[in-house]
Amino acid sequence: MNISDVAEKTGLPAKTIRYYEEIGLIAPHRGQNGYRVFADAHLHKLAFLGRARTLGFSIEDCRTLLALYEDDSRASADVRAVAKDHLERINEKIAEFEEMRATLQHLVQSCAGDDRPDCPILRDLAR
Amino acid sequence: MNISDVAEKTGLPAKTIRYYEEIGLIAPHRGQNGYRVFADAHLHKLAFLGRARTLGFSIEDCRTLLALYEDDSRASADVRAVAKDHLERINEKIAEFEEMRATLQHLVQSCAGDDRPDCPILRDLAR
DNA sequence: CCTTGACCTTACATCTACTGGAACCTTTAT
DNA sequence: ATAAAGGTTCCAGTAGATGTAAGGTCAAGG
Repeated sequence: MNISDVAEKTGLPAKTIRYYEEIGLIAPHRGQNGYRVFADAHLHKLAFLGRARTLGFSIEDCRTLLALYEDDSRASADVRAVAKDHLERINEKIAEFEEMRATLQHLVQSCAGDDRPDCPILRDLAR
Repeated sequence: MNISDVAEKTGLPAKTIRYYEEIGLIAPHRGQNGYRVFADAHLHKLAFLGRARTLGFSIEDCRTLLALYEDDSRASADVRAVAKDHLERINEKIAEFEEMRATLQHLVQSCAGDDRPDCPILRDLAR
């Protein structure tokens, strides 16, 4: 399978697939023309990576998860720990964003949004 | 005022203040020794920037907001538009993160987290 | 006067996770 | 034979800083 087939099947851009090879997440073979040749195993890995990235895992987390995925004698506790840490970071981010949202909503609401210069948003920023 | 005083007063790292100068957000004077010399106006601008960044505005948004802040004949509608756009982006991000959170919470809950290899998290990623 | 340490300067590298583009090679279809 | 469609590598750029190295400056103490 060539890269564009893999791109289509996994939903990942070819560029991203090349990048994942560059950073050592996958290691497709090469044909004698120099083209990458992908087997089903690579396809599965890439789908795995795509899904993990969708869930917001960092590339380093993905690397760890992939290693655990391939290790038949893994402990599910290790996987769970990675996911739990990540979940916590997500929760922190949501909390941050919600604070921003609350403030911004308030400010946007209180601003007349007309052609006059007076603006509660700028007043808040300059406070 | 030297940069470390400003850093302390604004809560911004000195490095960040230099960076903001580099990208043209502020333009402190220089003493004959080459040191940056900050006036109160710079301090206010930096505080403004710090606050705007805390609310998640991009640097480019900050540039726009700062320009509006300094423009006495601004229309509050312009400020409001920037804030509203940003609010919308925040809402989108929260939605994304909440989707991740829901999935991750479910997966973390359903994983035993023991020393056995069986793991619903990996099964989901590999699905 | 000299040294020490704190503070300042610039310049360059690094980080995350790609993405865009140029220059060039290979395959496939006409 | 040629042109389009695919593949390749390599380099640069994105956002928003942050780390580090090499060096200039300043105030205090001996």
